[in-house]
Amino acid sequence: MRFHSPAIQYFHAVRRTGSIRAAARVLNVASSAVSRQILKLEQEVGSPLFERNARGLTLTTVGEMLARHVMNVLQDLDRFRSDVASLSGAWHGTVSIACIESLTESVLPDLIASHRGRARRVSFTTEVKGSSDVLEALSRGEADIGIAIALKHPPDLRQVALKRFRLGALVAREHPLARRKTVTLAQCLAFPVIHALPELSIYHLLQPLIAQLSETPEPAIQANSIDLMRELAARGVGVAFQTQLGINRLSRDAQLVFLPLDNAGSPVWSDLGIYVRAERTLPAYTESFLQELVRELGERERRENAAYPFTA
Amino acid sequence: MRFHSPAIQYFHAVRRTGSIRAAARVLNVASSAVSRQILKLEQEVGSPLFERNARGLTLTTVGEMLARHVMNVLQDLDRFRSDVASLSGAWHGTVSIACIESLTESVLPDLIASHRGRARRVSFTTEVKGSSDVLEALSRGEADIGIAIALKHPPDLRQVALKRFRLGALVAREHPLARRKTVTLAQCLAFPVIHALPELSIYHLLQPLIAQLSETPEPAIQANSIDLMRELAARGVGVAFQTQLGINRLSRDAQLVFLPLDNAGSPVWSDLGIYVRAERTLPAYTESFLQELVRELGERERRENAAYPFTA
DNA sequence: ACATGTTGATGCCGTTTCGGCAACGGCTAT
DNA sequence: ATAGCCGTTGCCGAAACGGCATCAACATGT
Repeated sequence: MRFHSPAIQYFHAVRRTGSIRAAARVLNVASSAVSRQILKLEQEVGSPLFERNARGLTLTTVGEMLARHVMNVLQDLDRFRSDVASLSGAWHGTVSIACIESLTESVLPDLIASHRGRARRVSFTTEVKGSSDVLEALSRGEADIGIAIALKHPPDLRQVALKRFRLGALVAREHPLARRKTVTLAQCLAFPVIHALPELSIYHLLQPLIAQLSETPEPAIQANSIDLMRELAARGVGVAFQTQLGINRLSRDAQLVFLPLDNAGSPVWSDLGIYVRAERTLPAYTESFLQELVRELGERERRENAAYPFTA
Repeated sequence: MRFHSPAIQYFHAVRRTGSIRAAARVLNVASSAVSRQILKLEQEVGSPLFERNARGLTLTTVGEMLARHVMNVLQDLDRFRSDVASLSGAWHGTVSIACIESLTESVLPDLIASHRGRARRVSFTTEVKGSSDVLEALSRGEADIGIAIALKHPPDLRQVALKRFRLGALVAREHPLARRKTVTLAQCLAFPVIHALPELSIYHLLQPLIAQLSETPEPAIQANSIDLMRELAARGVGVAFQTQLGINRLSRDAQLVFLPLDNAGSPVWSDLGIYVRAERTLPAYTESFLQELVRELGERERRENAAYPFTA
């Protein structure tokens, strides 16, 4: 089922690999063939698509425009293929997800497992990245669904849903704060704190608030792994911060205590966005999973905000 | 700039013309070439795309799926082309509009004229149809922008905006009703009425209400042309019904009087929708006109509802 | 019933396009 | 300087494409 001009596919491969010869290797064709197709494309468009650097190729402005078109074409071709396949009852394909770390602990594995239980022929590819990298991967067509902290998203992405979760402090059961119902940031800062590094979005959520308090905090630990921070907190090393999403209630509830965070009398929210390339119609199996994802995250949002209501 | 496989273009032409030989004529190629490309496509998809009738070809289910994909590809190619062109300062292209008759009297000509004043290189194609035909033409990719009475629209269309206009009675200056500020349907039915035929959407708006009143109306005239109905009303033949959109205030206000219609104490609304194919990104010049259209219709909605406020 | 016109499909053949191989010049890093 | 990678180009065989003439199937008009 390859009814698109080879030029399209070659261009796509060159864009991804950043090199004609590398693209040729991926495509199992001679590099000369790829080179010629690119030259032909440039001639037809009437403008160079790549800048030839010594080390490879970089897209020009026109090249980026074509890349957008080619991505639309190839992604829609995927959808068409899946539509035809689902017509004959075969529901199979691969859902590609890019998301931030908070999801890996329970949300995503639960969802994927349950979805695979129902649709065994649907496979998954998941890649954990920072929030901005998630959006970038989505823009580049390297993922179908993206889950990230809701920043300003580029116009070529569509925010399917926006769920807000309450940020909280994570302490060990024996920690002095563990008996409280809620904590303030100031209370936490009186103890050793496990800070997120700037690569994590929690850093950008909390840093402004911490700066406001302008207290000299206890000597703290910094980390860039949600998982590591959680484990450190469980061992009583200090106070970590995250949403409850990252905590598996089954196993770790015994060791860890989650305390919703208050700051200046109001909760600290972490907004989670679900994103999709805007200029695209998803294959049926992807759309189906996406809806389950939105529903599940909505459910968790509801449950957690019910468990820790904000009393004004 | 033809970097898509000929099969795509041939398929598209065959779908539109409904015949291989007709498509070949349009494409300036031999019919055998078209026939072969279609056969090749069917072999690659693994399923027939057309049903061969004696009189031509009809799409199968799979064919319709491919048609959707091909339409997405070709429309996005258009957008890419216009993006590249606008990069070198040249803003040109054709905006294709399908709309119902009410717009032709002043809204559309005003807008097009003013737009052409600013962007001389943008041309327009407009086709007047019934509401459901407008949506159908849009679905088939025969128009870029559709304006129609807001019915239930198919999922492959996106409702860009929804504006409601008050339905009113149109009578000549000398008509006994002409001095009133508003009229009720019952009052109108006491006089000769110019009815819309079922092909016009006004029919479907008013018929249920008229049926409720269940009075035997005066012998009436029926017509399927908004324009004709308006002219008849101007000549005192009877009462016509339409939104004020269809009345050019400059020339005809002298002859015609517009009386907002009340029924059972509430206004009768005519909902106008602006539609676009959902799976599509519009070229810049089309998007620009679309936004002007939405703004202008919103402006008219505001003005008219201010001129004839509903007093509950 | 017959002739006529139209439909899509097919065999044949010249032309165009495509892809593989080898070689070239430009560049970088060692 | 050497080695390694890069993209491009000339040459040539293979594959794809398009045009022409022809065929069978069907609809239409007489």
